Amino acid sequence: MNDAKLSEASLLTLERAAELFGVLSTPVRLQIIRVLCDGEQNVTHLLAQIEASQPNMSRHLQVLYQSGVLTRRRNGHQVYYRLADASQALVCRLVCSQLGCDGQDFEVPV
Amino acid sequence: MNDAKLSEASLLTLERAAELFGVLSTPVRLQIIRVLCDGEQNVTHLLAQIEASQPNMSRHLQVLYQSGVLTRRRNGHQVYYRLADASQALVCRLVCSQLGCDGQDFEVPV
DNA sequence: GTATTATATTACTTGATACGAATATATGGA
DNA sequence: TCCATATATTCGTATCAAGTAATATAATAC
Repeated sequence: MNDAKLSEASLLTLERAAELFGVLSTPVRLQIIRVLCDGEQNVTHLLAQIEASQPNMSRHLQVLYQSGVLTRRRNGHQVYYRLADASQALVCRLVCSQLGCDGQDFEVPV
Repeated sequence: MNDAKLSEASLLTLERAAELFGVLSTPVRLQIIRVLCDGEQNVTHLLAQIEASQPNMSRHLQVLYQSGVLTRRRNGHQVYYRLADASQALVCRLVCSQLGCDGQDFEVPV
């Protein structure tokens, strides 16, 4: 029987994966990702679409930004957020389809 | 501009997705899933391969079982756990490949 | 400069959870 | 029945994260 433990490198990968899953583990952040699948949006627009207070939204955006899921740019007063790449949306879509979701969510237009 | 909020059904799906992501958000549980990709194992075997105390392992297994990720069966003294289906492993593999993992982890034999 | 709008940060509270230690339960054997 | 093994549960603690309220910062217009 193979009782060898995981290598350091693989363990590190799992830790990073666990961290990413943690980032994706709140409904508000999944909603943010879903909205941003349609393209970049500023914070005000996100607040109009998602039930969250402004400070709370800002905090969630920080988490998503710092974990590399989102990028951002400032344009005058507004800050626009967008998906760093389509991979996280892919993960979300995969999970939602497994959960019997209608498939409309997390579609990233080409 | 479309400021319609998410439907009740979609929100529920996102909540369940967030819950699942939460289940996948600890390294120990990802290790368990990785080991079980090779087939069902009893708790002793999991303890031999994964750095965790026995009560802690038991607790993680409970979380995975109650969330539907794992099933289990008792055989004498031992309890054997296995992946309920390959979908969670698929999600893990997808994330790990995005993180530059070597691709060996989370491979479910056919 | 001041005012206004948009976003971020801080301080605080609260709820969830991971962990260790100790204990309990369940199964099978002598 | 008593014992040993395998697994589960309970309890206490410490940490962490999400939320709110209040405040701060940044950018632009006047």
